[in-house]
Amino acid sequence: MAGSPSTGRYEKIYAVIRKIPRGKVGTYGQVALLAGIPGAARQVGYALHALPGDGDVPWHRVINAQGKISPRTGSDHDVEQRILLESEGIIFDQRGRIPLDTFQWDPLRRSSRRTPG
DNA sequence: GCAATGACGCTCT
DNA sequence: CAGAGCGCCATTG
Repeated sequence: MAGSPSTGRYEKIYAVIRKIPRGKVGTYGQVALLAGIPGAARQVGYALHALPGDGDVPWHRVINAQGKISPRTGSDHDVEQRILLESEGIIFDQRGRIPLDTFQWDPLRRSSRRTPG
């Protein structure tokens, strides 16, 4: 627990992202909320920035609330993300946006398992 | 402890 | 729906 040197609160963020099912996408705010730090959507993005390419965290499933890929600085990984998402079965709008109404991850549904009631 | 940075979110037009 | 501006919070130096 508190013995995480570099990661810090990021561990909680990574844990939430890893829970995102394939074919779905989550927003920074959503991840931050589930991570226990609502309002700190920026830190979620910052945490992903520190993610290694060998990590088991599906960072490509994390996008902004606008359903678009953020134009991060000094990297072309933004293109890679779109390719990965399309590979997951997610489609993009003509403007490069994703219909969150259909692809946004819903932690309550967990896997479209029956109706929550 | 203070100041600066950052893969964002929300509201208004 | 799309575009622009301000605010929020956590991490780092």
